[in-house]
Amino acid sequence: MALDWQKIQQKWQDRWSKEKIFEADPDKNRKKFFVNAPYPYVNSILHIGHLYTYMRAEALARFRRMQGYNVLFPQGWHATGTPIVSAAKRVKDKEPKQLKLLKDIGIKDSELKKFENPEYWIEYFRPKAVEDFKALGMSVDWRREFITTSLNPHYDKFIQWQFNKLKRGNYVIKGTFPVVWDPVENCAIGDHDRAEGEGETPQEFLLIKHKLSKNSYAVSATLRQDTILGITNLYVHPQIQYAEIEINFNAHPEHWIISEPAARRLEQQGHKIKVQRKILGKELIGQETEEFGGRKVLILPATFLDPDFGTGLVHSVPSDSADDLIALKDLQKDEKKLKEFKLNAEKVKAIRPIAVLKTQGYSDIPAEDFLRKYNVQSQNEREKLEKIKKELYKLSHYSAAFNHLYQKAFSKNLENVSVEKGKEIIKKELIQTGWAVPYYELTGKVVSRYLNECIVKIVDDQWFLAYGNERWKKQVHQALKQLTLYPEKSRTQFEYVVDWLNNWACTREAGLGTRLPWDKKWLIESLSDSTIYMAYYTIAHLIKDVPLEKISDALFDFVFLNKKVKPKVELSLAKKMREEFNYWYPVDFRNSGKDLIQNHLAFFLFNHTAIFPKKHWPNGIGVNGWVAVDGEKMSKSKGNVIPLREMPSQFGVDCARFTILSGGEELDDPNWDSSFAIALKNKLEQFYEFCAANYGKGRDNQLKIDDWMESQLQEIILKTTEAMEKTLFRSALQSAYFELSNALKWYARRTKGAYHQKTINSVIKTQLLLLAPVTPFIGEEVWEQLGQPGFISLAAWPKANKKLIDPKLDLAEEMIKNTLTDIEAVIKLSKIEKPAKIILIVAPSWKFQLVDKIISIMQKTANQKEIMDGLFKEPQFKRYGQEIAKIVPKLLQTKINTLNHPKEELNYLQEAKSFFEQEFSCAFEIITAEKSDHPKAKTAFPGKAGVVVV
RNA sequence: GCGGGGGUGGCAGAGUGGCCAAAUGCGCUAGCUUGAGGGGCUAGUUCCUUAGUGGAUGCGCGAGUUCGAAUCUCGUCCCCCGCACCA
Repeated sequence: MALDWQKIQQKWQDRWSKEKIFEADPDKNRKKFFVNAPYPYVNSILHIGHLYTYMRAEALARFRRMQGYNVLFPQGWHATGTPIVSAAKRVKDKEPKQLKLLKDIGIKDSELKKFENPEYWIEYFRPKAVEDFKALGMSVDWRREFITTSLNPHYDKFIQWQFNKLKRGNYVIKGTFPVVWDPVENCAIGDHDRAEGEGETPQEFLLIKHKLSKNSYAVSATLRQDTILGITNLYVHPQIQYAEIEINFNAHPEHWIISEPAARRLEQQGHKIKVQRKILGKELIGQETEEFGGRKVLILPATFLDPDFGTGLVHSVPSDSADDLIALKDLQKDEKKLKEFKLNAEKVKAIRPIAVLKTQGYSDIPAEDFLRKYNVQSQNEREKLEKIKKELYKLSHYSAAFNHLYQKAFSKNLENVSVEKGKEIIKKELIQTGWAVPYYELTGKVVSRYLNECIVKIVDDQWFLAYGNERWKKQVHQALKQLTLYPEKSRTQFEYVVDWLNNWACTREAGLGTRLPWDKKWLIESLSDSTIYMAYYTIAHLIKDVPLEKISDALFDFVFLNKKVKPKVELSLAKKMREEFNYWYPVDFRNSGKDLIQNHLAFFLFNHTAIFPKKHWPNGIGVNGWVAVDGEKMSKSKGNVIPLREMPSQFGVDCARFTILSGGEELDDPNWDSSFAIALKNKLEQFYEFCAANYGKGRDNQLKIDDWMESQLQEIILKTTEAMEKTLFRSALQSAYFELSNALKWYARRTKGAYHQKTINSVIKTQLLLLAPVTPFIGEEVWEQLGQPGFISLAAWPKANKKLIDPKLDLAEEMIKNTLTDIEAVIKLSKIEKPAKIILIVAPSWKFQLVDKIISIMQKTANQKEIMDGLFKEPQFKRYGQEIAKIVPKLLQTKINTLNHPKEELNYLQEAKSFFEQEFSCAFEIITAEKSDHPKAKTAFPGKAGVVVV
């Protein structure tokens, strides 16, 4: 009889919700446990990737609940940011790709128009997500559900309170920031708004000034300010139009010569400039400039320059740039060119590279080494030169140090300091002394989805969360120290991220969200409005009905910070909120994907330390990998993204929950295995039938095999519980389901289905309970059928009775299994098809003593020779030298279990006699070797009876 | 490039110095089950050889430490996550 899963799923969902068993209220008499996972962004329906993260929270929530904790597991939804807004715009523009995306998830043509409104997306997808969560049996307290952004004014107020707090603590600061910008649409362009150039970012260059005359400079752009003392000359393109511009620095106008596109970019990056005149590159050639440090160098011609890159003008460092070196060599050889540009040939030919860096394993002029290594003959061998450029950059950056020229050039002596460290110092000083100006360029071409080419724009009134603040970092390290990570091995990454994080631009101009309370033009960015909202869950159901005008910062101060202020709401309600918060906080387990360590989870810690006192800092964070489907990475293009809606009908909820959790553990990417899910369905149905057929039935007399089953059961309880505690759900399922099922299978075979009633009841109940956090539906259904009171969801987690664990019973069963295979082998060997009688001969007692002795020595050493020596110290064994030489290697190689005494071994075999008789349908006799004169008696070995077939 | 996590059989994954040809599950093969097409049970599933025993190879690749390495060290290749305003 197949199970009607749909019916069972619906039935228990309804009962849970009717009885409100997952609605959690403060209860001073019980320990609390607060579980949650980041709210998903509601721009589409939920899929299998979400399932894993939420299932980890859900399984732990149910486990803790069964352990007697008062568990709070709330869920909210995220709408902050731009994706929904831009997707809605795309619907309005009738973009085919976007329309298809919506149609693919079952939205009818007639409904499409509604999706032109961003709010409709939320209206539509939020209830869908709730439905899915409920269908999948998530034990969520739905009274506390909410959505973010100004669409939820109550939450809006909360976020504003948070930012006011941060501002007052100086955690929010103002600054400038480079963004990728669409100059036509006048807006920032994130990755999802690009037609071309995903992943390209603004890169910081330094503009280096080369003095032509008082107040007039030729300007180059560089990433390698470390080699500034090695400049030997400048290059300009003779045919390029350059511009002389006037640029203002704090009312000090300067004249710069740069390419025209570069001039435009400077303007976009917030500099005030005026173009004075245009100059052809040719006109500059032959002039001299004064460099940082006072040297004078020549301006020379080169044709490899690109006006669109940098300033269209470069300085040359032939010691550490192969391009520069080969260009110089080419020119020095080119008499025609020297003449054409009326250059002083002697002076040009006298230019030599200036060594500046000491590079491990290379000469003073590494560029020379590389030209030789790759056998570069001219500057036209672009491929080789590009390769050298990359290699050399890496080499200098990580394994070079500055030479003696850097002793006094800067305020610090940089001689022998590594380039990696010195580069920053040099940058700072060049900027301070006015020799350099920071400048941004995109790492590659970016085209917005409005088909405009993007630029770098410097936003100058951007608000930042000061994650770069050392004091703040220190606090977070402290918070990190006092929390548990699941798994602990993610700790290094957390520690690293906290140090690495820098100030985070936390506001933006477009999208959905909460307005910055003191600067209403800005919206709070999506990652920044989601850092301490777990606190909001504790009061979400209470604050929902409070009139907006009564909600003030004072209320939140009162509730969350215990401040002695007077909130506008009734005191009793405010106190109730405060009680909720103080009861549930801190967060005990927050679970999320490993990709969020670097931002969300780190922000979560940062903000908690900024807002709340230490006692409310998080207790635990869980991290997990990314779901793959049937061995393949999940992606829209592969079409292997399974929506959660399909789970209940296609696989059954319990199977889906089980399958996803057994897909993997820790930071590995879990694998969703569809064939596993399908196979599991049958197994669970079989389990269901087994329970119904066997519970409450069976014999009363207790046998050794029953003890064995009990012993196994207790061990499995211990193992499962331990794994659950560590959120190792895969391991937990492995022992609670597969290991226990296999033990049960053996038990069934050994007893021929005649179970001991007490034992089988205990096995069935325990397995149901151990699996209940993962398979609650079948759990409830069987629980009810067995006549158990209440919900299994609220039943007590099994406790192992350690007294029932007896390792000897394991050994005994091991022996029975060995004997079974031996008998089969011997029957096959003997060619007797239907044996009349089988004799089992238990080894003589001296062999037991011998094996005992060997095992005791093996505990101290695994060395064969030492074991032998140890044995021969005792004369009683010495006479068995030959035997021992055979046994020891066997014991070392194969696991031979023994019981302590031949009498015990005999007893176990005696008790299994009827089992053997039934297995082989023939008579059995079991005797000790001492009483037998059969030649096989000699081969009998502890743990392995001699077998004779008649 | 940087930081973190990984690379084990047809597949998913256990195993972190000897009991390892390697748990468990999936898949596959055979036998049984008087029962119909995703059912159950039992056995097998690297190669060579045998009636069982046995032998060889083997845990990304290369080297090393050790009596002994999937496990420790070094080098090297590959995969996943993140590297920022994007949820």
